[in-house]
Amino acid sequence: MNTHSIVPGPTLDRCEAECLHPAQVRPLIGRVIGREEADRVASTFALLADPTRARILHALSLAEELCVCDLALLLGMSESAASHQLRLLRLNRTVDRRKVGRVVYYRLADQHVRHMFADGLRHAREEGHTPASEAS
Amino acid sequence: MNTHSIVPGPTLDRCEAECLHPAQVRPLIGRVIGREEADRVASTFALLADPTRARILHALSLAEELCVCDLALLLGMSESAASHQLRLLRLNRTVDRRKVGRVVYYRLADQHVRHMFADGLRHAREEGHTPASEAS
DNA sequence: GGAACGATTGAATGAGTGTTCATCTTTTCA
DNA sequence: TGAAAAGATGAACACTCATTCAATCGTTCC
Repeated sequence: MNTHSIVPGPTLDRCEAECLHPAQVRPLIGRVIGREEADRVASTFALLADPTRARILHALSLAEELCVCDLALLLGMSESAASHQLRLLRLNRTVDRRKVGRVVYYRLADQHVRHMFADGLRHAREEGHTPASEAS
Repeated sequence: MNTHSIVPGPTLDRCEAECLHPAQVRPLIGRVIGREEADRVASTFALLADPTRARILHALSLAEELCVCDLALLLGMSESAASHQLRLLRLNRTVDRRKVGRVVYYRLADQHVRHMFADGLRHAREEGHTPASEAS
């Protein structure tokens, strides 16, 4: 079967009929995460997959609490851009905010994300990480 | 200082002059990850921030080794789309491939990514995860 | 040799998104 | 009361990127 087709979902029948290795694939049917769960996982990682948000989260993991003004100055970005990203992080319950007068202080709300970010940073630092050039 | 400005990099002078809380910000200058490193971290997470790649990586973490044909059937996607994503993962040294005749077998190459993916999956499963609705 | 097949690749399309600019809200202070 | 500041927000723009479609490469089998 070449290139593209209708691409229906996997069934045991289709597996037996079309798989190159039915014995390998059969036990996997129904065990691989579905599209909805994959969307949630991807959204989780997408929060960390932007350089600006990564720097914001790193700064907040170092400082415990920062206002938008100081955060923007520290990262060398506009307050507008910072506010937009902080809003996104806030809607995903990754940061919390505390208003004092006209100043708004942000802090990390999610220890899970803190942990995941630390993992990603360690990973990025360990490898030589040369995204280009062939391997095989 | 309102909204947007030239947004130069942070310096001790600018911190003292313009920060709302210089004492908070001063010790952070130079400690927050820079733009290049943030790019690398973001790229690392971006690999996992796509539902299709997430499902591919999950399938490979369950199966140890799969050919493109079976993988596409198992995930209900076209072989072309699978091949495109596998190429991206390969260039980032996340998967390895092994050619046998005209069949190409892919497997996870990076235990780090396997670990990070497991974390993200756990995170996405634990929380109620309602990305919408206000908090504050 | 030629047909069938697994896999790859390039161009094109469409959706998603990060930043900028302008505007607006809220609070503070003179 | 009015101006200035901190922050938020919406529209617009540019850019990235995942998928599709079509074509191609390399291998196997008749």
